[in-house]
Amino acid sequence: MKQATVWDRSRQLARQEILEAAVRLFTTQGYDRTTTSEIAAEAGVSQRTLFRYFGTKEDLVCGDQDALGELLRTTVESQPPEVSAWAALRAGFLVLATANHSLDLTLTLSKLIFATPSLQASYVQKRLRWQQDLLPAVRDRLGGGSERELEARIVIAVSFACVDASTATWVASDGTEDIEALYDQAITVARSAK
Amino acid sequence: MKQATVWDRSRQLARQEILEAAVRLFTTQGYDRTTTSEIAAEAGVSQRTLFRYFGTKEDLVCGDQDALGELLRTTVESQPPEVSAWAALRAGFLVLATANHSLDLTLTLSKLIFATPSLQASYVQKRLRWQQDLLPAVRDRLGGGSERELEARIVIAVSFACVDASTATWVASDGTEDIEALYDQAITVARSAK
DNA sequence: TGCCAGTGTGTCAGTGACTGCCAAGATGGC
DNA sequence: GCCATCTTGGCAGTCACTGACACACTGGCA
Repeated sequence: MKQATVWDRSRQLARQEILEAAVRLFTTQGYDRTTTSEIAAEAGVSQRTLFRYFGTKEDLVCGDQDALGELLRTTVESQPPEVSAWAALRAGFLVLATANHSLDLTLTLSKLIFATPSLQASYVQKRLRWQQDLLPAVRDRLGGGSERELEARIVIAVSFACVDASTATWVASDGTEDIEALYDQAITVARSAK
Repeated sequence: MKQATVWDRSRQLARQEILEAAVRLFTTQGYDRTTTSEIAAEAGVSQRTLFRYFGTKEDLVCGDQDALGELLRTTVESQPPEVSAWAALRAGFLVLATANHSLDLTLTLSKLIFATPSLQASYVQKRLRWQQDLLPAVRDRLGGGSERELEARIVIAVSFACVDASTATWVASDGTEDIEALYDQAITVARSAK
């Protein structure tokens, strides 16, 4: 199954180049003040090609999120059965944090998302989908029955809230704090708060 | 301070007419397959006027949410001091449920939002803002210190998750079930799940 | 009654994201 | 070298949305 890869390589290269140009312009000019044709020109491709690689302007920032959601779900599902729902989710989040290509790029993109309302919307929407996709696995881990559906929703929502809180703190600290510790701290608060 | 109200009345009327036309077209054709100029024509105004009343196409569906968020916040803040954070939030949500103009319209719009991804995004985003606005009040009710900020975030997130779950169930039941009971059920699950 | 300021509306042109279509060039298998 | 396949660029068009301008209407004041 060895692929010819001349096309594949150039595709990969073009994609990379477009992405870099986009991030460069976004960080210097801001997301809203950067047009897609500008990015295309900077990357040396036509606007049409840009939209073939990234279906949406938002995808230039949030596009990789889809793959991350998939990674999260499979990680949670592949935890051994004796692992609790809480622990399974924690494991999934940790894999995400370490799987992120470069912490530096992650920090840059996170700042961009936090600073741009329209990006926040698409980011939150993608995360909502993650939560939906996690429902079956978490429900099964809680005991299975459809009565556990509500409980599963809550467990997932709380876990994500902890990710949010710790991520926000992490970004605010410019990436100096330890995300894992922050998450555990948030979970501790959540499970004792009542 | 009696207002002249000839303008006000015609403004109110135009707004109402645009809104009704929009809902009519959205429910019959779907949100994405309805253009703003179509709505304007149906309402008998120019497209420009439509955008003066509703800054965004999404606002035609989610526009009133802003006022609701304000109502939620003031309700929570005005609860007596001895009321717990959980109870204060519950009180706020109840006011929202009953304050909704018409349950019928609410049900229609909710279905529209649930069925349209782009609407979900703006809906969720607005609700995120509500959560932020609620932070100070809830934190104070939990004891005040900045250490309570994380806890406040969690309490709010869990409460909203319960609203989500109960609303989803309510919409799925076509509005026949009692939202208040559903919410209490969700909260019970949330506070015992751990 | 006539004038004037404030406000609402329509028209028009324009921007920016995004899509369908088609022609041209590059690539790889034969 | 030939042909199917893939990729790209250009172009026209749609749709959401905005700024600018002119016109009309309302209410207050002289």
